[in-house]
Formats: sequence, C-alpha cells, structure tokens
Amino acid sequence: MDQAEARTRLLDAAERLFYERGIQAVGVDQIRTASGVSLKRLYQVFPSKSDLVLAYLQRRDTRWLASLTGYADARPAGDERILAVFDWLHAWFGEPDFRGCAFVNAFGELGATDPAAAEAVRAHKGALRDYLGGLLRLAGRPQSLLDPVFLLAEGAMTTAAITGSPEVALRARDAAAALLASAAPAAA
Amino acid sequence: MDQAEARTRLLDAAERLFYERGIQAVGVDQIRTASGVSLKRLYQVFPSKSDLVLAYLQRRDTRWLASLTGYADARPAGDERILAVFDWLHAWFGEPDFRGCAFVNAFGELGATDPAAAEAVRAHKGALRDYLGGLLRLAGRPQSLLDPVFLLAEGAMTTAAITGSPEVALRARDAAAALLASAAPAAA
DNA sequence: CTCGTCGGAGAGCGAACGTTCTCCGACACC
DNA sequence: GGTGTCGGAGAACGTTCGCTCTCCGACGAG
Repeated sequence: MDQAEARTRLLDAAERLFYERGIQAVGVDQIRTASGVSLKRLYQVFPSKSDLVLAYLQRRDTRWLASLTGYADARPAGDERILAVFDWLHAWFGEPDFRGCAFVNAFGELGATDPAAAEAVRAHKGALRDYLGGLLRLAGRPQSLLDPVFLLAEGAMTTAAITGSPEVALRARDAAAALLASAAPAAA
Repeated sequence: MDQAEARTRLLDAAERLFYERGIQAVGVDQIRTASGVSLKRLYQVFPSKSDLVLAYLQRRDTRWLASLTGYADARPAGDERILAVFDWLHAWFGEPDFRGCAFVNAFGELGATDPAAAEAVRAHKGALRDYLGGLLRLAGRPQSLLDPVFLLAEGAMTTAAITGSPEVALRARDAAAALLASAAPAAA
C-alpha cells in the first residue's frame, strides 16, 4: 500500500465515521481499524487528528458540491435549475445514512475550538452560496433572491436531519418556486 | 447551599460552558469549578453527565421559547407578529456570545449517540414549529406557509452562526414578508 | 546467506475523561 | 465536651484519548 492509497483509505474511513457518529466521538484508533492503515503511516500522512479532520472536510466539500452541481447543471439554465437543487437535496435526505450537513455538524462541535475547521465550514457555505448566486444570474433573477433561496436550503438540511423526513426538501422547493414566481418574471 | 440552588448553579454553569464550547469539549470538573458546587452534590443532583446535558437542553428550551414568545406576543396578532420572530432572531444573533442554535449544535454532537438528547432536540424544534403555526393561524394565514417560514428561521440560525453576521435575520424577514405578500391577503 | 532498511502490529506514554471514595472539619444533639 | 451526621475538597480509580515508541518479520542488494 503506497501513501496515496493509505490517504484515500484513511479519508474514506474518517468520512464514514466522522459523519455517522460525530468527530469527537470517533477515536484515531477506530479510524485505523476501519481503514486498515497502520498507526505509524496514519501519522505520516496526517500529523494530527485535526489535520485529518480538515482533510475530511475539504474532500467532502469538493465531492458534495460536485455532486450537486453535476445534478443541477444537467437541467436547463433558469428557474428549473434552481429548483433542481431542492430535488437533489430531497434525494440526499432520503439516503439511509443521511445525518444532516457535515459542515453544520462539524461547526457545532468544533467551531468554538478549532479555527481551521470553522474556516473550512465558512468556505463550504460560501461556495454553496456562490453557486446559487450563479444559478440566479443564469436565470436572469435578481440577487435579492439569493438569501431566501440559500436560507431555505440551509433550513431544509437541518430540519431533515432532525426530523428524519426528506419531504421538507419538497416544501422548501415549493417555497423557492413561490418566491421566484412572486418576483418579476425572468428573461429566461 | 441547598439542593435547589445547587441545581440552578450547575445548570447556569453548564449552559454557559456547553453552549460556548460544545458539550463534549466541556468536562464535569469544569462545570464543578465554574458552579462552585461540590462533585459529590453534583452527582446527587445529576447522576451522570448525560442527565445534566438533558436538563440543560430542557431548561434552555423553556427559556428560549419563553423569550421568543414574550417578544412576539407583545406585537399585534397578524403578519406583524410573524415578522417579529425575525426581529427577535436578529437581536439574538447580535448578542456577543451567540453561537448558533444550541439544539442544532447538540444534535450534531450527540444526535447519533444519545437518543434522549436527540429527542429533546426534536421536541424543541417541534415546539417552535407549533408556535409559528399558531401565529399563522392567528394571522388568518394558511398552514402552507408554515414550512417556508420555519425553514427561513432555521436557515437564518445556522447561517448567522457560521458567518457571524446578524443581518441574515433581516433577509429572512424580507423573504417571509414576500411570501406572506404573495399569498392571498389575510383577513387580519 | 548476510546485512540494512522498511513498514506493520501493537504496547506504552502522559493527560484527561466520567465517576467514586476518603478524609476531615462543621455543626446538631445529649 | 463527646458523639454522630453531614457535606465539601479533592485524591484516586479505571478507562480512553491522541500520539510515540519498540519490536520484529519481509525483502532487496551484495
């Protein structure tokens, strides 16, 4: 096993365990066991647990946004693409291991004590916000709709986590559609 | 110091520390030191840390909702009272020790491992939702607006925590006002 | 075969955790 | 004053944490 594969296996195990049980609740030994990577190598690749946490957040940020944009960008630009974001959320919420937004969870655990993790969370939410802003622009919609749409998506994530029911994504979608409809009709 | 005062002092210290730094990050000894209550009495009142955590969540639930309803119910019933919820959020977000919704934070930390804590979070969010539903009814508004308004409030809480800026409450308020305006005019 | 190098397995480290126990001084009762 | 009871202070317990170290077998070079 070379270093690159060790890194992948560590991040795979870390992502599954951190997301499923929480970051502080998972020990380094559990990640070692789950990944099959020796402790020595683990500390070569990630000199401390917080480095591993940061790498976990960064890789998840990349993959999560890629999955969302891959789904939404397949729809025609315009209102439809904006609403597709909520369809994607609905599918995500329905996954059996869904446990809310990993970044919101991480912020609640570490936001007060780990500045690097807090910054990663801010960066992730900023990227999501920017993506939604781009969708609005493509749809010919004013940026004044950005906050409402973003907040509906955020609220849907935490609510779906707590209630365990994915349908809230569809209600958020309806609300977003209503806001789009109540604004001046778009050029698209 | 009698048992009742010990309980109050313990909960005061626990609430401040748990909310400020996170639950798992705060040890029982720190709560003992901050409260001035002896360890022996602490374990008489709360036989385990998870009992203390639960009491913390329950007392905060009561107080938080009482503060919100006390503020909003002072406004005339109708749309104005609904929007007052966001004004209250705005004031809360601006407090110097604001660190997001204690229940969302607790759920991220403990939701997967502490069923009693998870249930307390669900109960709290259910109570907030019910309160908003009552405000809509009083305003003569359809319950179809409940999810949008609730999700805007939820989204505002997590976003304010992560970005640190209270203004998002006002944007959520604007969005709620737009949704109310786009629906059929209320009797009130 | 011999030797040197490497990485894996897991024991070991000090600190911190939640929880219990020991000690001792304060105070009520006789 | 002597005695019993209580609670506070904090030492101590066993476990677990993040992290380091030791040992040993595998393997390539000569």
